[in-house]
Amino acid sequence: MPRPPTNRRRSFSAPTIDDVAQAAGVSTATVSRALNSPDQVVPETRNKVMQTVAKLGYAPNFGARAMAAKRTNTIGAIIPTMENAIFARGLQAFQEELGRNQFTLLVASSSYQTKLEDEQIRTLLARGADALLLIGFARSQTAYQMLHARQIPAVVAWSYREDAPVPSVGFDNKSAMRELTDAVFEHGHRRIAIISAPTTDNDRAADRVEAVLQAARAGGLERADIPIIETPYSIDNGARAATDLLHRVKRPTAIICGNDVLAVGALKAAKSFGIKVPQELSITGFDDIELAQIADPPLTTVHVPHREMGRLGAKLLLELLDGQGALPGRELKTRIVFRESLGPAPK
Amino acid sequence: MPRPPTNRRRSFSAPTIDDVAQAAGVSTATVSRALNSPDQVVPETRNKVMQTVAKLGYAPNFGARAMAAKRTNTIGAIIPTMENAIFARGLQAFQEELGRNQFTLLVASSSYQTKLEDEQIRTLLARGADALLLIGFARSQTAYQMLHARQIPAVVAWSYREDAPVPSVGFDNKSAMRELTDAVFEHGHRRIAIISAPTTDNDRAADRVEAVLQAARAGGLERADIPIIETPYSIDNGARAATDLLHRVKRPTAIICGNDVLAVGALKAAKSFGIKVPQELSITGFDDIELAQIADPPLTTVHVPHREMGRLGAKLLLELLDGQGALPGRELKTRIVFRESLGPAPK
DNA sequence: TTTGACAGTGCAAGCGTTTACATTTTATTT
DNA sequence: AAATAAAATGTAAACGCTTGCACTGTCAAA
Repeated sequence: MPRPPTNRRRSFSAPTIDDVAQAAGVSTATVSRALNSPDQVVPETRNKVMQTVAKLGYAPNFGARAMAAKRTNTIGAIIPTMENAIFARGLQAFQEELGRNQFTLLVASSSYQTKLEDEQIRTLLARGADALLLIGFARSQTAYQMLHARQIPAVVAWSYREDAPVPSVGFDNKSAMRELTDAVFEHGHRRIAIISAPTTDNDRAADRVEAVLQAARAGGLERADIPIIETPYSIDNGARAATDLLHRVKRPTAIICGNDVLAVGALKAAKSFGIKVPQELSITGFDDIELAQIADPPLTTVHVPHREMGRLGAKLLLELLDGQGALPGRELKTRIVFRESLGPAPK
Repeated sequence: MPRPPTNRRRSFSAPTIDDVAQAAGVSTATVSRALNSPDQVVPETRNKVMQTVAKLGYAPNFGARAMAAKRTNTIGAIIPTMENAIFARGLQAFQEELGRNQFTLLVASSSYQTKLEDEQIRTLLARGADALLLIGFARSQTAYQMLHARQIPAVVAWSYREDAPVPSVGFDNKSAMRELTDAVFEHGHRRIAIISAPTTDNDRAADRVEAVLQAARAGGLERADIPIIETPYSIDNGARAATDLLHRVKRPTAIICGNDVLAVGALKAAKSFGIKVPQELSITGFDDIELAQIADPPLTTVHVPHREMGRLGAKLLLELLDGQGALPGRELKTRIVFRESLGPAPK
């Protein structure tokens, strides 16, 4: 029992370019052109096509388009986790800038695992990402090779280095943290401790810890004098780490935290032991997220322009895709925000 | 100058299934099977293929696969915004559950705009999403029609209704807020005000406001007695709205906020005017995000199990894809968390 | 009128997979 | 050893789109 081969009603599937072409009485090529390069098509035809498109609710199948055109106007981003407000914020700005340029964002998260990131890169490329946004420089050799071999434009955000394998947009975590530590020293603190996010596969965290140690050495302290606790990003972990530190025999007078979330946890712990901040203990953060202002007392921290970074990352990537050769990237300025959590060292 | 047509080196593009087949000395069909249904292939061959795949760093082109197989193991989610911690959190859990089942997540954000959401739905479907996670019930007729016409499984999260057009996993915003409002009344408050997120296209926000008004009526108040300010989600907006309310002639003794972020803003405003919370003013939130515990004083709020919701949403969707007919969805329980921001009404 | 030049449109190849169906190989039974 | 069944593999046709090339018609210049 033969059926007409064309125009068969594939029940329940999206309308195709054929459906549109047929309904509009033109060829698929014309439909495609009306959509992708409107000025190659005479207005009358174009309108007819557009109306049909609207009527049928047609949207080009992405996979098919990617295969035929070899580009997707899609940019992939791999962030460690969505739950960290700083990434969420930067990514939102990133996405907005892409949107303004008719690009779409594809997000994956790596949970701070190098191995997972390799896989995500492959996945995003297989999905047709034209370019990639990555966080920080710490990643496998394979990853860099892959990007290089396939000539995929990539930009690193949240870290900046002049001599980097890929252009970067970010700030110098080291100098920012050194400056903050100097300020802590100027307040007379000599017993300091560090609470940091895990530093493996996280160059931002590592740089910050390193900077504190360097500044401390300049201030005459030994590396061994400074307790360091590494713990994953969360208020409770910050509180636990601080609890540990505050029960040691030589209690620190200042705790320098790798980010605001850990710092807020430390604040919470101090409060629970009745230790007054900043009179008896100073605490600093990093990032300047909203939490930092709300904390009691408000946090002294390093302000990072996350939104700006996302926006610039997008711009840089789009420029790279436009073939504008080797752009160096862009360094952003951070600044210390002094609030009440940092005070003079107690006698 | 003729070149061999096969095995030509398309410079800089990802390895294809042909490359793998050739290198492994088998047909593309075998490679495909080794990857997708390993037990249809004899172990020896399978290993050979797998090794080649690893060596070449091959990942199947997603678009091509979607086109040929008509399913993608991809689920799309459209959330209002990533910047809202509650969605970020729920989505993370959603993603984790999908990952456990070899599914991938595709995220889009609608910025609370119905029109944009329609477009995003089309985009996600064009990109091959097998099913969709949506937030709340408020959306265009078109959207529902589209889902229905194409038989796309969808689940609504963050709201629950028995008689919904699609299964939902969430909680009853109205009864939760009514309960909270009752508690406020029991503390003796009679001059209350509302700060809410914009209620257009946001049934959660609308339900919460409605619930306050209902509870207030039950307590003998007129609708007109209760000032309502709608303002977008941000601490500063919450502060501004509270500032406005606190300068009115009949200053409220309790401000009920649609979410924790607005409530924290209100808290901030009160503090800046030297108004003591809860002695002179009570403030409540909704969601119970971390901010609520950190706030000073800590917020009385409604605890919502965001992670649980994300996880269940994923489960429900996967069940639907498995063809398990009309599942009703799942209602989650919320509970009020009493903290210090709610106190007895001042004389 | 003829001739180009050119704008608008159509034809059909190819993008990288999956999967019926066909074919070959292997194992089992006689 | 032959016959048969079952398992493994190969062949080739879709899937829905873009785009080089070919074609048709229009208009201006010769």
